[in-house]
Amino acid sequence: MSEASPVNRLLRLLPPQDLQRVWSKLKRITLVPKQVLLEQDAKVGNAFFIESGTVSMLQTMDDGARIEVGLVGPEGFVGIPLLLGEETTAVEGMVQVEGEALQMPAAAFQRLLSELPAFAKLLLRYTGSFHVQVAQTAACNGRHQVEQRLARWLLMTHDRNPGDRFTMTQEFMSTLLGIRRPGVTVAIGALQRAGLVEHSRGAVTVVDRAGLEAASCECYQVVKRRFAWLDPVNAPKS
Amino acid sequence: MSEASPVNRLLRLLPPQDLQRVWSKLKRITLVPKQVLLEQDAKVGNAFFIESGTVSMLQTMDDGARIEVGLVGPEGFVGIPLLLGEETTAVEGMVQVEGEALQMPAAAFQRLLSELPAFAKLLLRYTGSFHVQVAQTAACNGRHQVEQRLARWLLMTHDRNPGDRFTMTQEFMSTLLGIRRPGVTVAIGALQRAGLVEHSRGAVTVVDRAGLEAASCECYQVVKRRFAWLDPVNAPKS
DNA sequence: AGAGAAGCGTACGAAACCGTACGACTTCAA
DNA sequence: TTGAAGTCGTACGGTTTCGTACGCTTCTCT
Repeated sequence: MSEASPVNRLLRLLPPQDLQRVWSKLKRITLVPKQVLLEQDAKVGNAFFIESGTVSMLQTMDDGARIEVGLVGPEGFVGIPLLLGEETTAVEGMVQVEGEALQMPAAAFQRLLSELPAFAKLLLRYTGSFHVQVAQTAACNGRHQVEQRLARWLLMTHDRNPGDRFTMTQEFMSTLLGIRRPGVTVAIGALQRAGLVEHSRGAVTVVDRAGLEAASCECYQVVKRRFAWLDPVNAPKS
Repeated sequence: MSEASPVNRLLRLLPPQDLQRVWSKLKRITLVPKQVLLEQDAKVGNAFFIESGTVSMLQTMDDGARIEVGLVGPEGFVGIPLLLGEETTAVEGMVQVEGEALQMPAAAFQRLLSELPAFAKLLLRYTGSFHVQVAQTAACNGRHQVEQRLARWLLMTHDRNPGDRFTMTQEFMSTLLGIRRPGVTVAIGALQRAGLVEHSRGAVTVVDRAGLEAASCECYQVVKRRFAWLDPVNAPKS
């Protein structure tokens, strides 16, 4: 890993000299589905800049129920608690779609934050956008229906991953959305009948992206706009 | 306002010399219920350190529906977007319970942030705790029932305000919880029958705080623990 | 090839919550 | 004093979602 050529949007937005310093502390790792990057109520040992794939930020309830409160892909990083000066995290970070990440130990991360103002500023801005995503999810969970929320979730995943087909069981999706598994069957069936997606055992394929956007709630667009400053200029998906 | 003697927890945790510098830029204002401190999608002109009363952070949907995603009282401040380097806010800040705040113009706020590391560090840590509150609300809205959520909300309000009686219509509470107004009537009626609260026209009174905690979901405790570092040592309520 | 596990489709009653409407009571201003 | 507006209790049918169960298909392992 001698040459600094990240895919991650945050790293790409760093001034070149800063990137070199950051790069020297990064180690490339593979992200395997269901792998836990951030363990709930545990010390945060590393920050992760996502290169490909996606990571779900989850809240776990006392009864063991889980629900996704945010989603991180190559536009962002996992490790906000480190940035904000918290030792432990209340939110779990679990790999949702396989990929790669660049990992940095907490100590190096915090040192670089204090030495490179542009680095800190960038990550803080991302934190602001992510915060909006979580807030919108709170509102969405309270007011919108399963089918809309599923459509939104598929779009968010589609934005962060190449291709249109995602390996993913209904059981897994139901956990992230905080609903019953048969609820996913019904909702995804409705989307398929409308010609927006296709699904088979253990996978979903986005067929009609524009239609999916129409079927989702406004929450998708609201959050997307908040992340627009991170978009590659010449790579609007779809 | 010559002597620096704030009630606000964040300001009280500042080193004395920093507090003096911060204090000189603060102006005391009155908070009137329904007053908007942060307008959605508008520039953030000021930061507000709450001295008394509470402010609700709200998300507004396209159909005009609103729902609360976070709550700020004398333990915190309003203006996280300024801290994170965002120009506009996606979340509205509206006064929920009357009180006072110390207001600081955005420019002064940002200058002090860069000049006083302890100030910035403190506010970042608060941001982390608040972020957990929003994430927990997202999970709570997705999985918990109205009665539990109402109990939780009453407890959060109780924590942040003196006394046990809060002037507040059911209509207003229904907006914050994102439910129908009659839904509040029913839920609050159940809590009253259980002897946990009493309510009359335009007001609710907390009667049995411990009982209310038992009736609320775990979300209350989870968030409270995250804010424990801000608590006055000798003032645990009830 | 066969057995077991995983994943999915479907069904059914129950519960939660919605949208809406209406009447009663209180408060407030004319 | 009287009307109007605000607030609350209650009711009703309808919708969404739940919890659960069952059976089918596909995959995996031996």
